[in-house]
Amino acid sequence: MEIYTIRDVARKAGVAVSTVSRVLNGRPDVSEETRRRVMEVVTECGYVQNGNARFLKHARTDFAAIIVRGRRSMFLSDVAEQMLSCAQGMKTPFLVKYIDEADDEFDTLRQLYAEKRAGGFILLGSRLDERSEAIRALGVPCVFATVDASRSGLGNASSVCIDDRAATRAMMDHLLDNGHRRVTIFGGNRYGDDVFARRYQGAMDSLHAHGMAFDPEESYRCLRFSLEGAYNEAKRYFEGHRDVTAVLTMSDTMAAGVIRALIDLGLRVPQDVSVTGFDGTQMSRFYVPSITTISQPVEAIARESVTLLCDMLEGAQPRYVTLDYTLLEGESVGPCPTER
Amino acid sequence: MEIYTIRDVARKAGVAVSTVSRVLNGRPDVSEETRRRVMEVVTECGYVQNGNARFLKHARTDFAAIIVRGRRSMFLSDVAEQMLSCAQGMKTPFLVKYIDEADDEFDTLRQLYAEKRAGGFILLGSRLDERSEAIRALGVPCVFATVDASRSGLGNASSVCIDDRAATRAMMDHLLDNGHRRVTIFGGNRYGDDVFARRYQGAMDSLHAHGMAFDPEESYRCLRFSLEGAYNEAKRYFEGHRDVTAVLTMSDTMAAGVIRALIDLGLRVPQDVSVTGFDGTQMSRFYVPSITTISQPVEAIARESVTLLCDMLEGAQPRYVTLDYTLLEGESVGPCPTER
DNA sequence: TTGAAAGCGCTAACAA
DNA sequence: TTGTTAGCGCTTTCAA
Repeated sequence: MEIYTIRDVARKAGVAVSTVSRVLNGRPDVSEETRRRVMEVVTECGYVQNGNARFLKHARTDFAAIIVRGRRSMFLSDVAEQMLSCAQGMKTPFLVKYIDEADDEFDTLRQLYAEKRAGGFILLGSRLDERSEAIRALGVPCVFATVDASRSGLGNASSVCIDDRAATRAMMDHLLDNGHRRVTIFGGNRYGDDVFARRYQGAMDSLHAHGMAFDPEESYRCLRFSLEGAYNEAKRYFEGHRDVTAVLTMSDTMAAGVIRALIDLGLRVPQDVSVTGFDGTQMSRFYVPSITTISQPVEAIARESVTLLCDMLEGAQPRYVTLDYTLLEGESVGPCPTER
Repeated sequence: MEIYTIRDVARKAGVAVSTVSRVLNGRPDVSEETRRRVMEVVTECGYVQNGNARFLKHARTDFAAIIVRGRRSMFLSDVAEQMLSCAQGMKTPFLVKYIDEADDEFDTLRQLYAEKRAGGFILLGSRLDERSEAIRALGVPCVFATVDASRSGLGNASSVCIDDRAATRAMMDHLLDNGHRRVTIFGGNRYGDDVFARRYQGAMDSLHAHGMAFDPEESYRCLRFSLEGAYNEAKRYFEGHRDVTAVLTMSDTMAAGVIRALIDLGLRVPQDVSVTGFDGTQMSRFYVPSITTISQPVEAIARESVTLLCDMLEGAQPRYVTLDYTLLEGESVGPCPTER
């Protein structure tokens, strides 16, 4: 099959290239007759515009990119997918870039900005730390999804998220209400200002409100967001901590890994140990036992993020949106066993 | 932050743009001194080439695209990821395009071919039917991964896969060896020439070899590749078929959905019903019960596919590679219960 | 070893 | 309403 250029189409239709360009871009200043003739040739040849040439001209501010950090996260890819379908209706084209959890999303952003001239970004699964300053330097509109950027001081960054701290507090309350007193937390970084730190804070809020002490150095495990990571860590941990009766984790994936580890150690969930997740992924509903989790409003997060970015591309000031979460009860939490 | 062009770099380094281009593309005909000076300016400015301009020149045959059909498939995204890391070492740049299971991968291919001038394709999770003829018309080198294209008659398509038919036969043998006689199959399309049809054939091979009849219209369910799909179908099915003691499914995801449905119906896995998966995803190892499955050699599939495509881009004839699989035993299969 | 200059396919002034 | 033409940033001959 031949590849046709706009010139070929112009020649075949007996018009100038600019006319073809106008037709293809839906400009109003073309006669119906000419438009019809051009479109006829276009469909006949199966002509498609060369995107490289197009965007070379356009240069920046033309399209937006969604950067998803955490290829393996069911939750994040669900949100990204939803964003894409919200973006269908907008005039700004969106593209998604999946990167590894170990990669630096700000490098990726800079790269996309320079290489593809993306005019705006949605960051999914990103963190806020000294490296996010890169965004300030670039001055390009960004939306942090699932992270709160209201205290970042970045002039060009909006955010959409749930109140991670309150949600985790509610989850810890739930465990304590079930009588658990020896609880451990499986999550990520507990310093700084990312979701994990906030969730950690929320758990602390609950524990302190219940007058309970918690030795972070002792009981808090740092884990990657992988089934294996959580599994291995949990297995090692529980070999030495048989008195713990509940585990609060910071993702459904981690919860699954922890549950599997407990079962392999001969412990029952939730009869011996209760486990909670976070995110409300599909998997949390289908796991055995189903996982008590915080359900994040995927569709709303996606819609808000896209809208916010599009508004900013048209000059709006950054905004910080907080959405509602739901504590979804599953089979993985039960009352504290009186003895083991 | 400024965006620099190659001209800016050239000016700052006191050389011509062509020299900068040569340095950036690692050409040998540049003096060490000049190369160093240019690279200094490049790092200093944080200069990145404009991809659009680059590929505008290059036109086709320059880079390759991986089209993954089935966004939600853990297995396919694992393979795609592996392909990407194999491709790191090659001189051909690769890009990945994820599309929905409902989308047409050949439309996507045509689009990428025309719009981005991709010079070769790897198709993951694709089918072989009348629409794959589009590939013949385009004449662009393609590799089908996880599907056997040896009988497609396409002159420009290689393939890398396991023997799906033999694998499924082995799996069915495994169930029958465990004494099961009332088995049902949960999978996709059983006609045509795609993986599901082949797996279906393999199951039939086993049943026939054991002298067992199987009424396809009665017992075979068509399902989407989603947890919910499998769950709903299994729930409906088992409400009317309490005598079935084993389910052979065509993906780990489906197996999980089926298991959850059985448990919700008050049946135990594997004591009452045995269930098998396919693919050997990470999840199959961490599910409760862990899932007996066919483990596909992800890394080898990825490596072979990339190599094959690169060879074809240099003019090699298509080849058809079959790799080894492993039957991975889990907890989801047990002996046939004598009574229920 | 380096530089000057001609496009790649498209868009968008500007002219007609 | 349409056509002519000058670039967008880069690669790549061809000359020097």
